[in-house]
Amino acid sequence: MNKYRTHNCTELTKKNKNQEIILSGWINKKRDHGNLLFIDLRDNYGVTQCVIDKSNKFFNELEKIQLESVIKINGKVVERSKETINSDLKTGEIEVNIISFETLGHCMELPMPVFSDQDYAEEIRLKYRFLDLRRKKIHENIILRSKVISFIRNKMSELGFLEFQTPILTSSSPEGARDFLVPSRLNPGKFYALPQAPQQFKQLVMVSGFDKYFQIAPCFRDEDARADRSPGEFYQLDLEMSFVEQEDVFNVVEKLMISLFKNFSSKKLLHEKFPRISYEKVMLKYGTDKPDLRNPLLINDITNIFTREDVKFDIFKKLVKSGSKVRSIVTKKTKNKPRSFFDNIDKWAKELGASGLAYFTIEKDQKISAKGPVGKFFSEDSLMDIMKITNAEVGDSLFLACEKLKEVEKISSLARDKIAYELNLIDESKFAFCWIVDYPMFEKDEVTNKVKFSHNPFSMPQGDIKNIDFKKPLNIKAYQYDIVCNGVELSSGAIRNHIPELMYKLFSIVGYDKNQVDEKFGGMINALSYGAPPHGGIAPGIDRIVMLLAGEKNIREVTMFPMNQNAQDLMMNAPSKVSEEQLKELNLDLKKKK
RNA sequence: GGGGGUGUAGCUCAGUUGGUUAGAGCGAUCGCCUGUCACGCGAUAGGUCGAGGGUUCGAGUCCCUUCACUCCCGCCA
Repeated sequence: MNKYRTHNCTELTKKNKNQEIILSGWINKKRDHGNLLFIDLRDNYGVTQCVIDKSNKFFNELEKIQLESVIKINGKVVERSKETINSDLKTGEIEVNIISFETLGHCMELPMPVFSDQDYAEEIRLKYRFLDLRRKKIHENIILRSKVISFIRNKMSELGFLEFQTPILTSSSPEGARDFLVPSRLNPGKFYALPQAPQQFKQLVMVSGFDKYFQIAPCFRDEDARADRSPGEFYQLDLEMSFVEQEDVFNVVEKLMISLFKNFSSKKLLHEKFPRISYEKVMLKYGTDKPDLRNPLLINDITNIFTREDVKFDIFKKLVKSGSKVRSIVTKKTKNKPRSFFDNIDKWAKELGASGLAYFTIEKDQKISAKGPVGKFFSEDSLMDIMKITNAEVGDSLFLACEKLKEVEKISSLARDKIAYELNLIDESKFAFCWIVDYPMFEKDEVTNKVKFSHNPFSMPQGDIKNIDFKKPLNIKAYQYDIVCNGVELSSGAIRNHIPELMYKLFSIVGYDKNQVDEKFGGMINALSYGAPPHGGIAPGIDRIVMLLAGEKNIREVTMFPMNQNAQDLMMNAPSKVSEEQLKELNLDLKKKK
């Protein structure tokens, strides 16, 4: 028999009545009646109420013991009387009469309460993460994360994928995010980089003939944090498949996501077949490439309306003439909304740095007319056209934004979220997945005006490979795709370019000659030159998936030991200084701070 | 790198127009209490009001600088 416990803290029921048992766990809560003491004993599995009274020689010692100390209790299971049953506890029909106890791990005075639903400052939670993790909500989140990862592993194996590990110490790559660098002792002056993703390795796995690969892969990017982005490291379900087209990848991921989300959440999926939306369309209709499809509002382009003679809205007309676009959002049946509703959204837009949102409501007496501060500028005819383009009806309202393309996309996208939130249009009980497809291969850098890769340089361009018009690179689309759920970008993926000649050609467009490509991606190109299969894949973010399933808005709520916003681990005190000897071994000198 | 928010007891927070000795709940310590499950009752301890400077007869409160945490922008193929 195990010396610490015969049962865990959720197991005992009426069936164990009169048994002598041993429990070990943390003291969750004490209720001291002076001559009678209740102790809620907690472990990973649950809580059991234990009782002791003054007649027991251990009473005084137990009365004084700190909360969150770890103790072992020898006791007898007794059935509770009807009035004292606690239906909130799985073990609420019984309690344990303490015979003796032993302290296994003493707890000092707590810097933060463990038994409490209160929110605490992030700083103290991270410093005492081991205490924070004892708390119910986050404890359950971490267990969920473990179960999700197991489920994914099983499902991927079931689907015929093999799990491999790829190197953690690898080489820095010139594209993408900032690298974490690790100095090499044996090669002075040279550095490893931690992988931003196992991108090149997984392609090499395909070239090596393994057909289907996956990995719960740690990824390292030295970029600034956000609520949904850990600084430093995060995990992807990295996967890659040979001899596939885009739809084959989609099929695998849809199967996985549907079973995963059905299994771990009671929320319903809005679409069982995830909609495919082209990049071009998503930017027009949603203003972003990570649209929240739970939000029914759509954006429409009505720029042309402002070239008409019978529209007198001169501010917009002038802006349109100089290249600005006008985008609108229709809100249904909002004609009775108070003026303040519209003005507040206009004010909100201005606070974000936009020039504001014009608005009017469509009404009908004898004629169709627009009501609102700018309504008078629109003729009946122009309103009919607007209604045609936007599917607006009498009684609906329109918000109008007029900015340069990038800005109008941005503000209309934010306004879409804001207005839906104000009108309570988001159905929180749903998951809405979609694929964003047909990304452009290249884009123009706004600062340098040079053509650059818009996403992954290793993606396969669309169309007949032999007849691609490289003179118009901005027209080339790629087999590049994103999967999005509830406005959260879960991952990017692509069908890869496995043809070295085509790779050189595409790199030449962004200004790399053959030698430079060989130097930067020699390993990759070389491998592709020895018989590479067509292949493609994707890498959904594990942390974000768990966030969605747990209903959390912050990635640290589903990460066991996260770093803070400044990429510091407050518990382990990382990063930290190293000794002179260590620096010397690595051939490093530190610049003296001023 | 830039913008917003926050910072008062171990924890969560209140603190009016600048005005006497900075408060509450939880926690801690001590005492009372045999059926609680957020047990109850009483007492005690606990404060560089994030730090530094300034204005003022007087600063938790006003001004300046700075630090920490957090959210956002940039960044994240």
